Amino acid sequence: MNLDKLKISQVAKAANVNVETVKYYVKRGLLSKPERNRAGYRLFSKSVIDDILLIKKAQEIGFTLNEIKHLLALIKQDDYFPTDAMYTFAMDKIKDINDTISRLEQFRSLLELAASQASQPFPRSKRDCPVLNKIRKG
Amino acid sequence: MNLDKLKISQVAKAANVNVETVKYYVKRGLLSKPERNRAGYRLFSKSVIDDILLIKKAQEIGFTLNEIKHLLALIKQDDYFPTDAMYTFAMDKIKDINDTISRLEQFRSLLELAASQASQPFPRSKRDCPVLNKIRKG
DNA sequence: GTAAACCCGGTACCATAATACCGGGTCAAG
DNA sequence: CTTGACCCGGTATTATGGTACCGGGTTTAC
Repeated sequence: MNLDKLKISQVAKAANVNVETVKYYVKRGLLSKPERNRAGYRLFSKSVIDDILLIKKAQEIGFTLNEIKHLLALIKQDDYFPTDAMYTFAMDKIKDINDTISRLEQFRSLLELAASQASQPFPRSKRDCPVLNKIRKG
Repeated sequence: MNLDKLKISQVAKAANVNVETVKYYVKRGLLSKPERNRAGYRLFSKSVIDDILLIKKAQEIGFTLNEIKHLLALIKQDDYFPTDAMYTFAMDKIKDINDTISRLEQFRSLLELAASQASQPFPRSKRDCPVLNKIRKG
């Protein structure tokens, strides 16, 4: 009886999330409402698996579910008509990503300093700790 | 009556956070418990301002309050004795940061592609959208 | 034909990171 | 000596992103 459609647990398993999470994404509007069979069971098309994987990927890099909803909405227009909205959205997000990368690189260099200090034999006063001083000044 | 000590609202204002947030950070153990005057008012030393700014900075780049608590605890030992714990912590965090940067760069290139597509005059089918295909494959 | 495994919608709960609100105490200015 | 700005601790509420549990219906396998 599988006309190329998946029940919720099959989707969940394939995308490595909980059944509840799939329900939740539908409720939040990230995934569109699935068909139902006679018994009321949700029947998803296979593509939702990729959608969920995309959600997870985007989440990892700091997008909120609302942003991802926006992203998916743009992506899933029936035809791919690149719009100003798409361009603006992409540009905004690129800027955000660049800012985040800068902050991460900055912090990483502080941690690298900390790590290199950690291999020095002589303890020193906090006041002389270059890591601390740099962190404090940003 | 200001013996170099700040009341909570002065701290909050200087660090650009709410009074409640300062209380909250103390409760969470990120900031140490301040002295009290006769009336029970909290009296903070000026250095908490920098501590709060550090918290905010670390938060921006994705550290949780618990991680920041850990970080601050290491930083604020009475003397700066770099320990294995410090080294391990720093190394772990550097690895996390590198992973995050990679993911961000990956996603950024997808967005760049999206943006460049958005400047093309001819609409095309979703199936031909390189952005979509790349996002989907990760 | 019945038991296990699945599905339903709904509600409740969890952690994180705050923010809001409360009645009541304190303090400094006029 | 009162008014307003501040402070106290405590509780409640918010938003986000889920997870857990519920009674009851369905489907599958033996």
